[in-house]
Formats: sequence, structure tokens, C-alpha cells
Amino acid sequence: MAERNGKRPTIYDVAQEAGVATSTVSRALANPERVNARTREHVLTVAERLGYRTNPLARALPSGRTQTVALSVSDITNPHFFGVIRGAEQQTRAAGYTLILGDTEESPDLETSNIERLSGSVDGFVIAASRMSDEQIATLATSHRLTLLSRQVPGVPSVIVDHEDGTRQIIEHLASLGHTSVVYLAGPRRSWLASRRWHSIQASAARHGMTATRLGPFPPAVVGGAAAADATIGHGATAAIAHNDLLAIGMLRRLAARDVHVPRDLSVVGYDDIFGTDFCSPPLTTLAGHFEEAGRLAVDLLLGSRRGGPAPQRVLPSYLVVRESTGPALR
Amino acid sequence: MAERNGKRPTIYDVAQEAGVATSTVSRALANPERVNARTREHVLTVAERLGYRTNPLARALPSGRTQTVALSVSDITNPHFFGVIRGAEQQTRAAGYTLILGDTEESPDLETSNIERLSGSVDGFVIAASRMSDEQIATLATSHRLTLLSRQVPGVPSVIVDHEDGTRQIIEHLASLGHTSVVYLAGPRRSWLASRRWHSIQASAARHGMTATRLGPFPPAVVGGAAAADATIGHGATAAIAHNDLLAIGMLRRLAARDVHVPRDLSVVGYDDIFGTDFCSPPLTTLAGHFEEAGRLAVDLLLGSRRGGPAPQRVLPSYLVVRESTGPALR
DNA sequence: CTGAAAGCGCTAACAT
DNA sequence: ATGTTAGCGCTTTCAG
Repeated sequence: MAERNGKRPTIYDVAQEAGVATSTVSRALANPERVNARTREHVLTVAERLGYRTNPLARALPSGRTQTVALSVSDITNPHFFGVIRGAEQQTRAAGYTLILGDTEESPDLETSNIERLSGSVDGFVIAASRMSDEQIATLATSHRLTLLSRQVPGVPSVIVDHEDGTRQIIEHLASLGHTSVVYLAGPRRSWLASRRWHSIQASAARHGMTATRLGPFPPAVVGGAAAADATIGHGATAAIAHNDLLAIGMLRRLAARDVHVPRDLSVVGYDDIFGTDFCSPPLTTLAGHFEEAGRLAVDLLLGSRRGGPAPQRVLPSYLVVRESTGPALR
Repeated sequence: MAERNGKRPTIYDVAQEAGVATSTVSRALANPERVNARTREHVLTVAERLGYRTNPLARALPSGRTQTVALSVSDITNPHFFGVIRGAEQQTRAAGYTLILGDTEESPDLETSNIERLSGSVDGFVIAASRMSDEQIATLATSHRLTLLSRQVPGVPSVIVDHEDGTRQIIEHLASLGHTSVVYLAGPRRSWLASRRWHSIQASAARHGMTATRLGPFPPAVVGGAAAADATIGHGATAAIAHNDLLAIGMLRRLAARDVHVPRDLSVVGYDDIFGTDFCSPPLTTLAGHFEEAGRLAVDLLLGSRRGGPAPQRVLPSYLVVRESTGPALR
């Protein structure tokens, strides 16, 4: 074996063994069409025989291409992101890239520092549920390749699941059950989704002659559910839309503890259709979307993005999954 | 600003601006103690002013240290891994490293190809719930830095949650409820955990005069639960231990559909204490462990590992969380 | 189509 | 304590 004392063989070893220049090896590997078919084959065979593996770092340094993308999520323990992560990971791998994962724990500071730190070692960022301001994101987009997930900022590529039409579906569902008063248990103040959802709820509710009230914000986690449930009971509405399923599930538990029957006394709706929504009690009515697909698409947009073109803003369909947490208004 | 036409400043720019050699800049940045306090401060100031950011790739190439670790999980959609991932991500970041995530989708081939691919661009691997053979792992360990999570192989550093003592807790709990026959709904054939758990169940059951039967294997996911439930009913045991909570939850649903009451007709126990076990119906009795801690520890072992020393095999405690899916044996 | 050679940005001996 | 000088392994002009 022609490998230099225990170290991994380099293109230099391959070149020598194959009797060609290193540049030829490099081309045979990276731009197969720019080298004679015979030599290419020969080089590839030798490389194979030597057990040559290209060193991604060395390749990245001169070319600037790291073949790596970073995915930043706001809370890795939220099952909602499983789909996103899996989709992104699959697509990343399929494109021959590697996925770096960052959990920003709902903190915009951690988000920026993460990006700052990774900048230079990745080719781009997919930022899911960003907590940064529009301005921060727009600025970042001028110096970094990025695509947004569940967030839209003018001029920045993004993919979201249709919250507007989805919210319409929710409101119409509630209206058809005779509800005339609904509360929205809001998510984090910095959450773009939270403000959009509230916006859509107001608009749809108005069209159906319903009154809508926003309560909160609440932490978008199961623990936030107790306070959200209490606030809802205090308000007296017959229907509640929680910022996400985690919060809705937390509410369900508190409501049960306080003997408020769902859906008889109160209808509850969530967003995301996460793991568990089909076996909590009662099973949760929630707005579903194809988040795995969203993750894939976000990576696609990132890797396919050309500077200069208009930033694509993709909107994936959403659909209401009606389970047992919603029922007729009895007041 | 002294940055060369739009490109990021390099240590070369800093060196020139500060009137020192690049090596001094390099030292000031990486080995602060090996440079005069005054010059260090000066260099740092200049670097700051120029907006210098060290290029991780360029740093990695000559040194071989990428400041990156890879985490490989067998199924990213299994909530069990949330804790592991978050713990690993935190500890990785705390150590100034970056986390690369790989989902191997229960496939040993994907697992090896992933490692193969990443080898060279990471400093080490944390492999959770590996589906590779002991031999493969042992071989890999000779050429790569790695630590195992939820898996033990002689000579390879690992951290697991105590399945043996945990299984003893489960069996004693069932025995105290009067159960004399228990079935184990097995996980994947290549799962080390599955075989260890079965082993422990047999041993503990024998000590308590219980008969234990293994059924399966079943896919360790909710969808596997239906078949597992049917097999259990066919067998006639009064207690069932599922390979993991996903499977147990799937069983719960099928049992309810078939009008088998839990725990009156059958007691069900799971492993992992994942998200959802406290609100499924009935809430699931399951073996819990600190998986976030396990993730952190695995990264610690990896980064702290010295070649030559004995491979640490850490065992974290497990504890049985008794909920409502287990009750007295009525037959 | 292929080879020679100059880097990519940083580290690490080796000198001074 | 600091400067000089080779590289790390690969890509990429530029010649031939």
C-alpha cells in the first residue's frame, strides 16, 4: 500500500501512484467531465485502491464551499421541530451536504451568536421560527445566505405553512359549531407566528361576527398551559385557540384538573399537530402542515438560491385536523 | 478600514495593521499566555477594530482540530432523543465546539456511511443507540474517537442509563402487584438495548418466580404497537413490558380499541419516560433516566478522552415512574 | 486535456 | 517574546 506511514492518503499520493499531476486528480474527482475518460477512470481506480477519501476541510479552504448548512431551531425539545429537522437533514444529506444543528432556546441573542460563530464554516443557514427582528434578519441576509422557516421577511427566501388560510379554517370550524367568542392564548412576544396568528384570528373572527380576545403571552410549552387555562376560564369564552399544541396540551391538563370539560364547556384548538395530539385527552383539534416537507424545501431554497433573483416565499398548505377537543357551543 | 476589498480580514491584515508577525497574532488569539501582555492587548484591539473573525476551516487544516463533534441518532423522530440531543448540543457549545447531527433512520449502513463521510471533518463521534455490531464499533474505535450512548462495547467509552437495575425495578413492581407472567415486546433485532433488556427481564423474573416470554421483534414506534398488543392478548400474560414508550403508547391505543382495559386486564410498562407518557390514557408507567445528562456526559467523555487510558463506562441511574398503566393482577 | 505553481488562512517548529 | 518559514490538502488560474 502506498500510503505514507499511517496517515490518510492525499491527492498527492494518488497523483504519484497514478503518474499524473495533483491537479488532474483534483479534476477527476470534482469535475469528471473536464478530464479524459481514460485518465479519469485510472485515477479513480488508484484512488479507490489507496482508500483515498477527500478531506472536506482542505477542499473548503481554497474554494470557500464547506458543503455544510446550519439549521437553527428555537427549541429543540418542541416535537414540532422533529419533522423540520428530519426533513432538513434528509435533504441536506441528499445534496451531499452536512447538517449542523443549533438550539437557540428561544433566545435571540443565542441565535445571533450562533450564526456569528458558524459564519465561515457553513455555506448557509436555515433559521426556523426566528426570534430576531425583521431588521436583524434583513441585515444578516445581506452578508449571509439564509432561508427562513415559519417566518417571512421581505427580500429573504422563506417557507411557511399557511397560517392565514389555516386560521380561517379554525375560525370557520368554530363558527360552524356556534361559537361567538374566542380567545387566543398568545405565544412569545418576539414570535412572528404569534403576531400573524393573532392577526388572522381577528380578521377571520370579524368576518364571522365573533369576538376575539388575546390573552398572554404564555411560554409556548406544556408548562405554560396552566396559566393559559386559568386565564381562559376567567375570560369566559367558549372557544380557545392556543399558540401551539404544547400550550394546548398543557391547557387540557389544567382544565381537567379544574373540572372544566372539553369540549362541552370549552373547545380547544392548537397549531402544529405534534406527536401526542392524537392520544391526549381529549384528542386535540389542531392545524396540521407538512413540516418535514417544509424542512426539505427550506434546504432546497437555500442551496438553490442565486444572488440577485427575487427571494422566493413559499407557502405550504395547512389543514385542520378535527378531533375531540372541539364541539358545539352550549352557551 | 483596513480590510482588503470587501473580503473578511485575516490574521495577515491584523498583523500588518498591528505591526507584528502573523504568528504573533495567531498566538495572541490561541495561546494568550505565550505572548507579552502589552502586545497581546494591542493585537486584540486591532483585531477587534478590524472586525476580525478567525476562520475555523483554516484553523482546522494545519492543526487537525475541527472543534466539531458529530452526534448520530437512530431515529430523530423518537422523542426519547430530544433530551439526548439537547444535552449534547449544550455541552458541545459550552466547550466551544459545534454539533453535527446525523439521523441514521435505524439503518446500520446509513450509520457507517455517515461516519465515513464525516470522518475528517469532526473531532469525534457520539453514537446513540448504535445498530452496528460490536466488531464494527470496536474496529471503528481504533481509528476514530468515539463514545457510545445507550450501548456498551468493551474498550469503548460509553454512557448508559442503568437498564439492569431499572428492569429489576420494573419486575419487582409487577411482582408486588401479584403478576406471575410477563411478556416482553422486543425492539429491533440489532438493538443492543433490546437484547440487554430481555436478558435482565429473564433474570429478574426468574428471581421472583415469574415466567417471562419474549414476543416480536416489533418496530420501536407507535405503529408497532398494534401488532404488539395483539400478540400480547394472544399470549394471555397479565403484564407487558414494551421495548420503549413509543411502542407502549401504540399498544395502549390498540388495547383500548380491542376493549382490553389497562390496567385491569393488562398492565403495561415502557422505557424512557418520553414526552406524552404523562398524558396518554392511561398515563404510562415507565422507566425514566436523565437523558439530557447522558447527552452532556457523552460529549464530556468524548472531548476529555485520552488515548491509552481505560475506556470509561458510565452508568447513570434509572428510576421507575409509576403511573396508571400498571395495577394488581386479577387472574 | 494535462501539468506547474500559486495560494486559501492559519499553525507550529525553528530561529533569533 | 517575537519573527521566519514551511507546510496542512486541495483548488484554480495559467501555460503548454
